Amino acid sequence: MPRRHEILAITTPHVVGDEDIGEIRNIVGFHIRLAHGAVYRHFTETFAQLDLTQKQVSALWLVGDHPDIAQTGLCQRMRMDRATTMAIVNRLAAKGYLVRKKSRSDGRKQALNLTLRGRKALSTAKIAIRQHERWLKSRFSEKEVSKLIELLTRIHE
Amino acid sequence: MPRRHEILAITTPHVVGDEDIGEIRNIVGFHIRLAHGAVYRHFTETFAQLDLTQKQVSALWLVGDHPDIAQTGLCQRMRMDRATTMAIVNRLAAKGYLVRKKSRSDGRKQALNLTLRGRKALSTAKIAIRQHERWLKSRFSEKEVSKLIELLTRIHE
DNA sequence: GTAATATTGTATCTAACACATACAGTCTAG
DNA sequence: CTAGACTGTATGTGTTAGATACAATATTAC
Repeated sequence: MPRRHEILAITTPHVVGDEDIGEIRNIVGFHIRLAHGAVYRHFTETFAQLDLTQKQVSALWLVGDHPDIAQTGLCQRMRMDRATTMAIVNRLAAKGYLVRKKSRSDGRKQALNLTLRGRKALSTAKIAIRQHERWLKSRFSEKEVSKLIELLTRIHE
Repeated sequence: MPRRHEILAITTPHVVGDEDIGEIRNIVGFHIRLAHGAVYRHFTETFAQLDLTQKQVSALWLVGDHPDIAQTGLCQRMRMDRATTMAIVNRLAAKGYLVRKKSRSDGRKQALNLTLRGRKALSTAKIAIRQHERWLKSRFSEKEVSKLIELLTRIHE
């Protein structure tokens, strides 16, 4: 850690440094939180007029990619519990973006599918996502992007 | 899981792997969200008995590092707005972990400081944080940890 | 085949954020 | 001194995350 020297010098509590975060700077979890927050904020701006949240877009996208997916399928892919997933599916259904129909192969499951409106919303959302991603990736080289994804993947499996 | 076959057949027509997320896999933002979620969940487990959230620990920590810090100081460092910051400070104050006192240098500001209980809670929290960080860092080499922090920092500035 | 167990979706409830807005007290430029 | 900026506060909305309980359906054990 060659930068420890620098960190020590900068983070000394009694120094004037205005936005210094001190010791906490070395905590990976803290950086993930901050990065997530920054991405979240930019996302929200980008999607303000589309009236969609991150989770909603993710769910919409996954349903688009996987017709007849069950809610548990969304759970697993988005790493959420069933109750949370249902809340999101409910919102998307309320917007008229997707419909539930009973799965014929398994009576317990609901097969999710996009409506026409949902498909249109997804197309629009994907354009906005690409813009959002451009903003996000603009600070990295392609190699760094791959590296970042790889490292993050190791965290979420 | 013999059902895996069925799920595959139904929900992932052209791709192998039960939990495949399809096209969305290349979206950096999605990975940040998932990683953040995984970290959040592990954090919550680790801190269950301490009854502290990520934000609360971060705030506690920052106040510990920066005696007499104002709420706007926390805002800037944690990248939150004033209302959200106040909610968190309120919770910490309600727990008796910190106190507000009027700043003498600027009558608008509240100088935040830890109480004895707050200091104790912070010490305990730091131990838990170290454990949490060990879990998080266990999948990376030291070099990778630095790299990850560096990349994430570029996102949140 | 039936009984026990597991899975899936649903409904409620609580808590924590994030942000918007409005307001009052305080500081600072001009 | 006045106008505008800054700081904290209060209030309200929407989203997410999880806990728990329940009914319907599937699966497994016997």
